[in-house]
Amino acid sequence: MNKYSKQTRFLIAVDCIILGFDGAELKILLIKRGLEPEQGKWSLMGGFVQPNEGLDEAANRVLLQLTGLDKVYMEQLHSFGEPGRDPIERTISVAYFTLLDLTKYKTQLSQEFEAEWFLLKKHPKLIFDHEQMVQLAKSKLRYKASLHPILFELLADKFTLPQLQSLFEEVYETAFDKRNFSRKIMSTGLLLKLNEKEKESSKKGAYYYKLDKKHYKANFHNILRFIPNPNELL
Amino acid sequence: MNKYSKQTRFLIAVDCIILGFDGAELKILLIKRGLEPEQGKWSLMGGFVQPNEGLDEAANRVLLQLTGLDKVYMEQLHSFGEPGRDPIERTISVAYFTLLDLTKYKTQLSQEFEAEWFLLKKHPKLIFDHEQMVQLAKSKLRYKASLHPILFELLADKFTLPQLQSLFEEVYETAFDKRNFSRKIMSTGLLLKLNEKEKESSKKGAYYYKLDKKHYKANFHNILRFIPNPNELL
DNA sequence: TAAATTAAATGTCAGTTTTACATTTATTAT
DNA sequence: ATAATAAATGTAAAACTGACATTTAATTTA
Repeated sequence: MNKYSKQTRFLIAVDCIILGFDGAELKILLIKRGLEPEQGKWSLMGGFVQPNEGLDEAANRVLLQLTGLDKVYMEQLHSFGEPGRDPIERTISVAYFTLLDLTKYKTQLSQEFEAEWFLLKKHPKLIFDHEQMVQLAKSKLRYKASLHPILFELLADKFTLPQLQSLFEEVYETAFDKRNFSRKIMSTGLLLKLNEKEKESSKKGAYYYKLDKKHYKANFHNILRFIPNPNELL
Repeated sequence: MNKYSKQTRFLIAVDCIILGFDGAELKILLIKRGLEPEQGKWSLMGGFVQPNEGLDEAANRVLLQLTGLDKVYMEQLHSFGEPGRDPIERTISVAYFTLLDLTKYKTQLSQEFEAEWFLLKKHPKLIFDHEQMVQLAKSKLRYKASLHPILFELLADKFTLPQLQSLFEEVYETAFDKRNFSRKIMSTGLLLKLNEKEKESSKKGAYYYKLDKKHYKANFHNILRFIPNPNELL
């Protein structure tokens, strides 16, 4: 069959907003850009989509290249295509975001890229429209986490309630009452208490919990209404 | 500066999921595809992104071409890029969705395209992955409408509570108790009662309301929790 | 012009959820 | 044994939700 011969073709990139939680703070993985323009400036990890490679596939490849990690939580965020966004040549970029548990993966980052974890709240200026992508990722994370249990992707398989609460507090940049937090989170039926305590951070120790996979789906919607006013926080 | 010379370039399209409400039913605007492959089959309205044209801009152009309408509610939905999705040549498509008030715009559809409004619930089979796009648009509409007052984009400037309720019922494919519906919707503070009635559809007549622009922003979050269990419905 | 008809508007009560707030408990260190 | 630390837990008032039936405004018909 004939091609759509009269149309212009464009470069397509994927850019990954890689977020991680180390038990205390939300972090973002950035790389020092290796090519001009803006060489040496900080940037999201990205790459061009290859022939015969889907978008999700490209994003996963890029993430694997940088972190060595496969099968982590990743979802498409938004596509950015303003004509001037990359000064070299017009490129449409599909942004993805990824959630990682930083305590588990003491990931040895690829040396090929100069990558570094930064506090999400206080990261260096980014090239092109990457800052916009990060802001959108933050919004979407809050938005989605108010309705779905995605924040568990940022935690180890077992975690304590204080850890979970810290994570929520980091994401929403606010503080919750721990009595109410615990009651609400337990009322979702998503968590299973383990007979084991985490004793590093306190004398008494806090019980570990894990996601109850059996109830995971049935109670998925229960996390709804978790955050009192998600939109006030955006 | 040099181009990223070794990379492959791709066609980029936008496809629009155009939804409208006529006061009773949710509809979708489809066109009969004019070129091979799949000529004569039903399809979303789309078009290729042009040089020096942003993605949003392209989507607006495509909508304007088909409907003559400008400045309507439109938001980017998702990008689709599976290698085989268009059999002629690999094309990445950025899907957008649009909400229209069909009572206001007795839009004269462009004759250049054979376009027709179908019931969203019962539309013909679509080409390529367009069905997937429509399904995603339906999900997102429900999802978003449970948190944000976007459904007003589907109504005229003034509307009655029964009309508003019908719209919600169409979108969520469910029935609401009108006493509770009215109480909840009024509690958002978003609506302003007008001193005027709609008398077509009943003897008593129903008061018109409009969005209270002053309170629109302040009470934006109040619509939150509007739909009891948005996720059960997805 | 009174009565019937139609759909809109409105109220209540019980059950549940939310919020605000302080004490007790388990463990380790002194 | 006592002190120190952070985890775990309870309660009561207020707000919200869900289920449910009656009243009201206007038109049509007898």
